[in-house]
Amino acid sequence: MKIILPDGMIQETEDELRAIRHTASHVLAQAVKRLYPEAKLAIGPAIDDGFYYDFDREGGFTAEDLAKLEDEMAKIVRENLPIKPFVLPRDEAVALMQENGEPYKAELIMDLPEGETISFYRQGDFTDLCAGPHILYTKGVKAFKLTGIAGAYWRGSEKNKMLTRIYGTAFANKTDLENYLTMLEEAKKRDHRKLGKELGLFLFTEEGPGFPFFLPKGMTLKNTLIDYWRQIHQRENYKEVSTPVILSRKLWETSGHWEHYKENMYTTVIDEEDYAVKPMNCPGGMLVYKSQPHSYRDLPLRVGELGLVHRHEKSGQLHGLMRVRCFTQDDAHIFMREDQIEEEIKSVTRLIDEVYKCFGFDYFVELSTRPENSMGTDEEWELATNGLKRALDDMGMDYIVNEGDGAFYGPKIDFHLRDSLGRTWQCGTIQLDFQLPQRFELEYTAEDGTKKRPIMLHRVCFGSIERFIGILIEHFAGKFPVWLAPVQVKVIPVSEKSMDYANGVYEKLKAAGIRTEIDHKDEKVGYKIRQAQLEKVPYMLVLGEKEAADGTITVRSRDKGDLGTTALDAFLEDVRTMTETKER
RNA sequence: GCCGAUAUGGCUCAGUUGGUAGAGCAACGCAUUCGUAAUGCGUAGGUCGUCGGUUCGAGUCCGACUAUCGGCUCCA
Repeated sequence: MKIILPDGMIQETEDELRAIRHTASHVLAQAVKRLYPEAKLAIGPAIDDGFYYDFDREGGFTAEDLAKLEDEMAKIVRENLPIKPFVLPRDEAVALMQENGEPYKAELIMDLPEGETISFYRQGDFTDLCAGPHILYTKGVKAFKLTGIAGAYWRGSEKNKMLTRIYGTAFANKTDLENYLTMLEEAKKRDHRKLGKELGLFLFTEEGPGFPFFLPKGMTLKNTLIDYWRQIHQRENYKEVSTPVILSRKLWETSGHWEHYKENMYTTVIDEEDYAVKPMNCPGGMLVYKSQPHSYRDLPLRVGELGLVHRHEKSGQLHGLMRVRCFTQDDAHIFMREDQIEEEIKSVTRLIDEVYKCFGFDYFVELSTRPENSMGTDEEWELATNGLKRALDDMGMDYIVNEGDGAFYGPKIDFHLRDSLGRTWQCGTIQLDFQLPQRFELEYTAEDGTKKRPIMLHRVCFGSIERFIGILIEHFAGKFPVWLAPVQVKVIPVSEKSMDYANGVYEKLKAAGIRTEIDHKDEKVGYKIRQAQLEKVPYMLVLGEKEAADGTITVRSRDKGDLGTTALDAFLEDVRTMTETKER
């Protein structure tokens, strides 16, 4: 398909989707201006799965408005307007937008450097400030749909006015659009909040917004993850500690949280002294380190903690298990010498990679550098940032650099995972911290007998166990691999006649450490199998008179159906192997 | 927190223009003893998120609040 650049050049491109969507956003804006001329235009880019356009209009838009707008857009597409770019000097561009009654556009142009020429695209009665590119005719917007309305701050700042954003999507043809909409429907079925309820994993109540309840099956999942976590951390020579959930205000003043993080902390008064519920585990970890002297020989010292933290997240940002007000961080603080930074970062990165690979996750990595208003010296930042960078480069990792997005106390590497709808969530993170060792005056005795300050890094693999479970549920669509499944095997007696035999098998499975349930209900086999399938139990053992007579079992797999009859011991061995190898 | 939407038995949903709530599944009981995704019949269960208002009368209209959903902003 052909696209047209701001200078009027026409190019052939394979990757026309962005241009189609960008044009679709202009078609939307044109439709809005035709139906609701009083609406002011803000911005309207193409995004990963479609496009949006922000408008300022009293009262916003309703669902009915969207239907009307779709009709008007279809009309504009049928009119097949040619799309023409043109450029103006900056001042004339501002004048044009003011004349058109578009204050937001004028503001955007005024922020561009003086002397620059400004490009516009025109289609019929509609002109928009735009850097392009676009397709050549509105008819190219063959398959589109408006998908939603949302509020969005002008220029993304909550200090500014909230505008109304209309989301839509567009594709090169109707089939692609339909496939996309079907995919969205499918993704909704994997939503961890829906599956969490259906599978009896966790619960939210009005009495505790953002505070998850783990039900027995969810707890099994959580404990299984924790067992795995302990196993690999012991192997990597981590020590585990546990620090209190409530600690004195004095500690939070030392750490800086009382000053910088207070609005997110839950506080309380004990014996007329201020206390806070910990939003992070680090200060407690500092006290552990300080509780005894350290030698350079002890470093690197890796101290892990499955710490339950509470943060007062604002009501509008809670999201199932992904964003909660109380969660368990699989935290660790590593104290080390300067010359150990790189190797430690590598080993943590390898560990996180191992964990994500174990579940079959794709992830992407972000390196965030020094923000404004940060603490520490240039030398410290350079040392730390280079350490992170070199570690990633040495390992051949792909990553994007997020300039100025580090924490105020140090640069960081973040690991992001995707949910079923492609939204990304930060999970693992490695953060270097210069502040806390200074604030808490940490030290170790060096080889020459002098006292030195250790470098510290914070790191998490899962990030938050709650969030990680949310991602896991969506990733597997609730069909957990055997080693993770809350119930690994469901025993299904064919009738009451085989109940004794089935009970015997059930007891043997339990004794072998396999998570098992037995369905005693007075129902037919088909019914019980349906239930077990809906519960997504990996294996069902159908036991009737035949099996009782031969002392065998008949196995049905959740994914592969009837696997035939075999010996119980062989099956036990298979399950044990699958659990050990964490087979997916 | 901000913009918009939603809120009916354990779950999923019906409920026309306001006249004191329906279904399926689940639960329970009875019958059935059954071979790979739902056996039949019956019983019980809600005052319609909360509070307030309009009205002779509200699940149905209005307001506030709470929670949830989609975004924004922020974050593990």
